[in-house]
Order: sequence, then C-alpha cells, then structure tokens
Amino acid sequence: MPSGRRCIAERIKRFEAECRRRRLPLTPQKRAVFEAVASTDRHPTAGEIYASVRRRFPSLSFATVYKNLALLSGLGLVLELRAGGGVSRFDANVGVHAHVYDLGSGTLRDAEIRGPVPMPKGVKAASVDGVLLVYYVHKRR
Amino acid sequence: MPSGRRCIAERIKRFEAECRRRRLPLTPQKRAVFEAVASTDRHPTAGEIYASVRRRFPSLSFATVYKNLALLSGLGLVLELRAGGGVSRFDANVGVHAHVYDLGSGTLRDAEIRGPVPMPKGVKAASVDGVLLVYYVHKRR
DNA sequence: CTCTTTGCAAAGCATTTGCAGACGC
DNA sequence: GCGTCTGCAAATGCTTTGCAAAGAG
Repeated sequence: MPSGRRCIAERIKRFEAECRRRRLPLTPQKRAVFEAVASTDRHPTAGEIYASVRRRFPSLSFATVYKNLALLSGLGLVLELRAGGGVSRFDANVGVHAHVYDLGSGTLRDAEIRGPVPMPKGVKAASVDGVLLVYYVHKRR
Repeated sequence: MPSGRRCIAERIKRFEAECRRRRLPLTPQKRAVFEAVASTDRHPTAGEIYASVRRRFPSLSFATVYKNLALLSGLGLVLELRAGGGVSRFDANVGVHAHVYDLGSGTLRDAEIRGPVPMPKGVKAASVDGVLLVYYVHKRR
C-alpha cells in the first residue's frame, strides 16, 4: 500500500541524491520536513507537518516549513494538493495516482484506479511532471 | 469548444432551474456572478469575477461574490479549481474534462483528453459529482 | 410577510517576506 | 569562506463572518 518501509527509504534516498546533485545543504530541518511528508499517506497540511517536525526541533518555525515545502515542490519531490478545502496538502507520492475528495466531510483520501490515465492532446508525455486526479463525491444532494 | 453561445444559454437555464427548485431568490447579482463564470473558459478567479460583475453593479462587494460562488459550488453548478498557484479559479464546465497547469508560467488551461477517465475503486460512479484532472507540465527542469 | 441576500467593515488565517545570525559543505 | 538556511516577527492577501438594511417570491 501507499507507504511501506521500503518505499519511504527509497524516497529519502532520492531526496538526498537530488539535494546533493543541486549542491543544496542537507539541513536537519529540511530532511525532517521531507520525512514528515514521505512517511505518511495522509497528505499532511503545512500545519500538521510543522507540529510533527516540531517535536524533534522545538525551535522550528513555520517559515522554515513553508520554505522547504516550496523547495521540495520545486524539485519535484513533493506534490502540493489544493484539491479541496482551504489548505494545501502535501504528498510525497509523485507518481500517477488518484484522490477522492468527499464534499460532505472534506476528507481527501487515496484511491486506486483501474486502467491508465489518458494523456491530454497537445502535451508531450515527457513534459508531464505529475498528474492530479481528484474525484469529487457526495453522499447525497 | 468550451463555451459557445448555445452552451452558455443552457448553463444559465440550468442555473435558473436549480435556483427555482431550491426556492432560492434569483437576485441580479447571483445571476451576474454565475454568468461571469459561465460565459468564459478562462477559469476566472474571484477577483476577476468581482471586477467583471462590478462593471454592471458598482455597489457589488467581494462578500457577495464569495457567498455566491460558495453557493453555486455547493449546488454543483460551478467547480472550484485549486489546482495550482495560490488562488481558487472557478469553472462552470462541471463535466469531466482536463486541465493543464504549467509549472513555469502558472497558467491553467483546458485540455482535451483522448479516452475515458478511469473510475476509482470503491466509489460508485453515480456519487461522483465531478472529476478534476490536472496535468502538471514543465518546459525544462 | 418570511427567508434569503446584499454590502460594509472587521476579522481570520494560511502563507510569504525581510533580515540577521547560524550552518552545511 | 560562500552560499544557503533558519527563525523571528511583521506583512500580505485571499477569503470569511457578523450584522443591519434591502430584496425576492
């Protein structure tokens, strides 16, 4: 399922490699922020990430969290989900997958999809960095 | 194409029918806000809608725009796109279609897709209100 | 007449920015 | 050492809310 041990370790390896390649300092905070996103499949918000990382780095500030999330997002290591509700959620699963957003409860959860996601016309497959696929569902109307 | 005359008229008809069905007053502002979204395929932001409607209703306030957008969104007449960038964009095309978000320029545009969008497991097709499909693309990395 | 809506002003809150000092490499 | 990062505090800006007056049906 979404994030087994193996998968997390791989994500972190990729994160480190990418930082080295770019000559970006591997600070403890940066690593902790990435780990906070990579070790869960709950699509944490910036606030949740802050709370989580703060346990190990009490001096952590929100600015650091946001700066690192922006950085990671720019590196393609993390996906920012603005699918519903008011806040951004972050996902270290950069591959193609789907989310179901419940309009009633505001819940955002992963979904398995059967079959491949079609590619859009006029877009080279190679230039697609990520795909956000969200199903909006309701209980009743 | 996204929004021909015919299509716009149909959208407005649906909007009016839905309001009547719910016994919701059909105020000029409400209608104007919906029309502002329905008559373009540019996915306007709340600010753009405000500017547009304000030309005909100089006393219009932002609160009215937001309240109506929230209402329309709840009625399923308008889709709120939080796909990229910082602000919400609104789309009266509630049917299944795709968007391409350019990470470089921050542009969000419509895209035709070939083939059907797969349905997720564990979700009844009938309960799916809408599908948001966004391709994140880049020029270079 | 009743219930919804409007418009204003103020509040709310997630996110961003500037900057000085700290730190990775 | 050099360039990036951290943390603080203040600012930003989209969005929401409360409320009294106006409007739709």
